[in-house]
Amino acid sequence: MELSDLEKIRFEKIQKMRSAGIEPYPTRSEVTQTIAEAIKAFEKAEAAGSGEVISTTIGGRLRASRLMGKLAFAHIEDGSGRIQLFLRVNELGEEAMLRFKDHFDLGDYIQTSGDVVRTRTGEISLQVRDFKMLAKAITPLPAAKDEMVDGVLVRHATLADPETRYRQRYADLAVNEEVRRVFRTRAAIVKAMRDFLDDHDFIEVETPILQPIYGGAAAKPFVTHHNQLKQDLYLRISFELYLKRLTVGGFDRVYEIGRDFRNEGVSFKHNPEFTQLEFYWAYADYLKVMELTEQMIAAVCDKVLGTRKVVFDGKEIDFNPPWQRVDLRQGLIDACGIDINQYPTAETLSSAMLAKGMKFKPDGARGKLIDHLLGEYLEPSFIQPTFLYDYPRDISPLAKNKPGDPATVERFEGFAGGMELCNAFTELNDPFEQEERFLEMGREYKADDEERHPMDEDYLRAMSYGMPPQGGFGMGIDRLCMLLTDRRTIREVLLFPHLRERDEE
RNA sequence: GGGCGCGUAGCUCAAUGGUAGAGCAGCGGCCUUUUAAGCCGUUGGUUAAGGGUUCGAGCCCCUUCGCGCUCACCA
Repeated sequence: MELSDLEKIRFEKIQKMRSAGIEPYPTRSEVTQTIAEAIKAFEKAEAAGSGEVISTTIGGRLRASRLMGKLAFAHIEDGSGRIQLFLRVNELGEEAMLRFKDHFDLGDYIQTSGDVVRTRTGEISLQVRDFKMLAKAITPLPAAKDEMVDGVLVRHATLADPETRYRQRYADLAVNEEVRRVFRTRAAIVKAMRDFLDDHDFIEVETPILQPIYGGAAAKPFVTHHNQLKQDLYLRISFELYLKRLTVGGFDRVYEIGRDFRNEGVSFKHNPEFTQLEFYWAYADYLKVMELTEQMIAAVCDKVLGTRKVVFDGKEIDFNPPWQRVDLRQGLIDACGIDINQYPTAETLSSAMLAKGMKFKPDGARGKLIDHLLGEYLEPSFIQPTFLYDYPRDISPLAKNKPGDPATVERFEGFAGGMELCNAFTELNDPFEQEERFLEMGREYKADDEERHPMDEDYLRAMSYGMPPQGGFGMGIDRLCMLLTDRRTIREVLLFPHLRERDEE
């Protein structure tokens, strides 16, 4: 480990401590309470007016210190909060005061015992009787100074460079309280979603991440290899085909929350791996799924934020049901003047688009053109929660036809904040039709199009045993977290977002 | 992948082509209820890396690396 000048000074302190018989990384701590518990106990005793003395041993990271000779103030912080330490030489003795000054640096984990008191300025503090190093920090935290003033966090300079923040998330979290808050909120969102689905009699399952045939979405997969089996495997791009196999097995309501992997471009809303929720609900259809979606998001908002109105990117988004509903065909007519029903082939549609002067990549698949249109003309305008419904059949090989309309399937996507949030449909459960759809994909997509949905014989076999009619649903959890924590890039809601590898010598 | 921008001390940031600086952190000193960041002093640099132009480059040019924004891509 190469040490900087600042780190060498701290390393010398370690040697100084060891030669004084003090272990800088002791095996055990004697902490009995969190900081929040100690403060709460004190406030309770104070309110009761009993004069009860609250003695405690707490631990935490040293975040600020102001040494003033015979008197010192410091702040320590643990996962529950932060408290001021108050040290006086006539309480501790000269030797201990000197030890505190000589051994401790900002960032060190320490434990300290004493009575909780209020100082003359009214701040709840621990009057320190004893202290001990728990873990010496060698590298200084990338925050110059950080303290509580009148209950408000004052930051004089802190880690702000996004690259360092993402590459060294541990330092970012250690120093930036609001970053910790984002990830606590994220955890609460996932828990609220689980609670909602559990309460609605869904059971949570886990399906393979390593798959011999990928599917369930249109995306390029990552490929890996099993050495002993001499078999190439794909990292899943969705859970769909496995979850629907489970409905064949009789699990009428299943869901999975987990990681998907897509070998595509990264952007403010795309990471190579991302967290997805999918559920499948037998005897339901896409209309019922829309309603459940509205209820679920509202329930998550209630539980996590206490409000259904959130501010994202300066705009208020209201998640109160019902969401706005827009028919895809009509939406496109209104937004760009193209009626997709008048252009049944990729050729006719693309010439209509060219006639409008639109710029796009020509493609053999009509569905991809429509997808381009909705991404360009509809998605950015859906700030308020919106269901866009009734999609073209050829980009939805797993969705069931709309009765009486062979070119359209019962599918919707949910949008909010100008982003796609979820995707759902009435699931196709006719094995012959499903086989035909797979074959269609093979014909209409170019052979080298990696997003072409591959044929999955085992999935067809499962379906041939009888698959209940059902509604299915998938949602990007990361994007929901962006919306509910007002973060404009997915990297801010991923603990360790993917960054390009860097030579660090 | 294309375009634009950025990269200076541990952190946050300055510096017309002309001596690389400030605040905080660090180090030293003063100080028994501080909190305006207590007061005073002081150390610290391969200016992302490499090359070029120039008497002289943090600054201009080229290459590379990384990050950001944006376009393309993206169910």
